[in-house]
Amino acid sequence: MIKALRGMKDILESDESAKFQYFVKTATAVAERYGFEYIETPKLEETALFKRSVGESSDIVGKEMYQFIDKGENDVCLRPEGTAGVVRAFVEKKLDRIDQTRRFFYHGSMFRYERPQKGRLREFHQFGCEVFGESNVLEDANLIIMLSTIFNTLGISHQIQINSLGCPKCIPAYREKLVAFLDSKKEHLCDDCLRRKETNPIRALDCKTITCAEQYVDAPFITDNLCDECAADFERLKTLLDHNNIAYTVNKKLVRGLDYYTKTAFEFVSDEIGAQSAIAGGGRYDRLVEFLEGRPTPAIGFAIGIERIFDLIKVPEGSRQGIYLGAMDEAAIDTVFAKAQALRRNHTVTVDYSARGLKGHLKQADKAEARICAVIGETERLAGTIWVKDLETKEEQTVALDAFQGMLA
RNA sequence: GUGGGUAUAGCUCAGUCGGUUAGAGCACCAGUUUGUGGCACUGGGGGUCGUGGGUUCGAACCCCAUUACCCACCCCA
Repeated sequence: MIKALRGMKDILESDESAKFQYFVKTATAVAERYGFEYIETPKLEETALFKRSVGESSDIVGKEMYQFIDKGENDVCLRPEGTAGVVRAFVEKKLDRIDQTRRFFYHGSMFRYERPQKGRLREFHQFGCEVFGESNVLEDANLIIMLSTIFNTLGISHQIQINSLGCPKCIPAYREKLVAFLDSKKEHLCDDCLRRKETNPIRALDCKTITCAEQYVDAPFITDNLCDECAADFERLKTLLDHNNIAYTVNKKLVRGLDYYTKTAFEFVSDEIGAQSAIAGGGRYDRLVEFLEGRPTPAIGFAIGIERIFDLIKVPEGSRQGIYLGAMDEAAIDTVFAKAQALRRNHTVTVDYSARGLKGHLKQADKAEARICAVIGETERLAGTIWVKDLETKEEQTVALDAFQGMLA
């Protein structure tokens, strides 16, 4: 038997596909109310796009990409995240030359070649939003509030963590300061932290090794080393969230995994879903558009990991709906089939193609969760009528076939 | 890439000390009711015990290998 590849999942049955659609529908509705427009970008992109945006130093680019040479000898890979492609599209369409704020949302597959575990797959799905051309920190607050609204609408409890990662004016100096600090402690640090010192030093501060954590109590934090503008924006963001009743905590150790983030960084976490607790993450990336050869354009975005919240989604109970049509003898099947096509102009209709007893049809209709079970037996066929039963109210009646559609309205 | 766990019916799982025909619940099908669903009762179908080798008179059970899945680390949504 051929099975799905490791880390790839089918979404069907057990309400899984219903959950997926319910989530996308809900998130889309909220995003549209905030003025976001749908964007669809390719799942396959030139490898260079991700090397330049996500960053060579990240694990994602370093070892998790589905990368290959295609038949035209292009170096390509399946997208490991969504932002890079949207930015590429934004620049390619030359939207960076128009002085206008643009807001996009998307959802779709992302691919990372990782060892699967709870909440982590090789093909997973994200719902993401990206805003271009707005540097005002009000937009940072706006996005966090919108994201919170999406989760609240879905009834998903969450905690919000925020941090500021600084900008090109303050990050280099802070980074030097931190590396110097780590160097001074290097005899006491674990191998992972020594590696992080080189690749992404801020991440070391979040090390779970007790001996490392002890070393970091008096470590310099980015939040205390921001330039005036970044510090002011961060203060304003906190005030805005307070004024809009958004509960959050400042996590000075919060780093985003991708190199392109600047200033505001945030993460939504859940304590109900296992070790991979981040259900959404995002932040500002004011430099990325110019990294990808666009005109300098401030930008901010986030992505929700759909599989991460799958267990938390509760689809509202649906009631019986739709019509089930069946025939009790072969002679009536064609009539039923044709009737179904007509009814489908404004009804959901399923047709059973085999002749069976009334009981059989009722059972089928019940399993299909149809509201109406309508059957043509010999009596009805000869009389030009159809027997109709409402499976919820249990009312039944026999009507002229021609009058059937009218009585449904 | 590293570590741990698991693998028996469509699903969730029992299976004793290695011993005869491998079980249960749910699901499915049929009957109780020859034109009335859900509920109930009765009956039924369904298994390469992940795969390959080994030990043994005898293996679902013990040993080795292998694959897959799960969980965790790393990292990330």
